[in-house]
Amino acid sequence: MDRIGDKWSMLVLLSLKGGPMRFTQLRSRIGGVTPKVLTQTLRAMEQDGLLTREVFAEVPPRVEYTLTGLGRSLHGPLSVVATWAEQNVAEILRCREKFS
Amino acid sequence: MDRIGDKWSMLVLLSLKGGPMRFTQLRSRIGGVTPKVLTQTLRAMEQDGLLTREVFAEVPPRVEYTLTGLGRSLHGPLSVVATWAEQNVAEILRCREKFS
DNA sequence: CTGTATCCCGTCTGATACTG
DNA sequence: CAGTATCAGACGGGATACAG
Repeated sequence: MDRIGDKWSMLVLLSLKGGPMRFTQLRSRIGGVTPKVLTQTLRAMEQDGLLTREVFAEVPPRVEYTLTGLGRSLHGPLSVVATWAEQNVAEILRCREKFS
Repeated sequence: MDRIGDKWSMLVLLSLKGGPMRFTQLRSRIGGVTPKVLTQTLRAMEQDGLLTREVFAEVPPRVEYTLTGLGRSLHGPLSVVATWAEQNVAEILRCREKFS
């Protein structure tokens, strides 16, 4: 939770589920994230072994981000939580209205 | 994740699994949390419908916190994530060492 | 006992501009 | 294209003291 509970890590994880992606591709897929923050997020996830960063020495430069086995293995557990959230978000919102 | 990904919510959830608890009881069980922050945490969880706060008009005052059905229903999904974390924490730590 | 009131600091996140 | 540099705001969390 400490590692993927931030604002963007989970969206990166979901975006990369379909296969490797490049920096800009990832950025537009997610939407609303600045390059600085996306870089921070990706580097942290790389350090945790959730994804790999591969640089191709080309012109123009190309960098691909790919989920590791560890990263892919997170999808199962997270989807369990996601399912719970989807099933209960309505009740939670209803509950919060009472306090407004 | 937005709601229970903070520093203390999950510990509250786990602590209350065994049944209702009072403020101070909860505080010493968790350990290291100041009254202000614990109050913030509990109020947020109450608003989300994860627990109820019941005040008893006694001397000395008594307040009990109890998990709702919604709160209890979170244990399953979270334990799935917890299991994943326990099984993979070693590999994650090993990975982080490479970058140090 | 169960909190509230203040003050404070570090971190997260973002806007904007710039670079190899 | 894929970032880095810089500045700044908002927020979570903590220390301490006080109150009903």
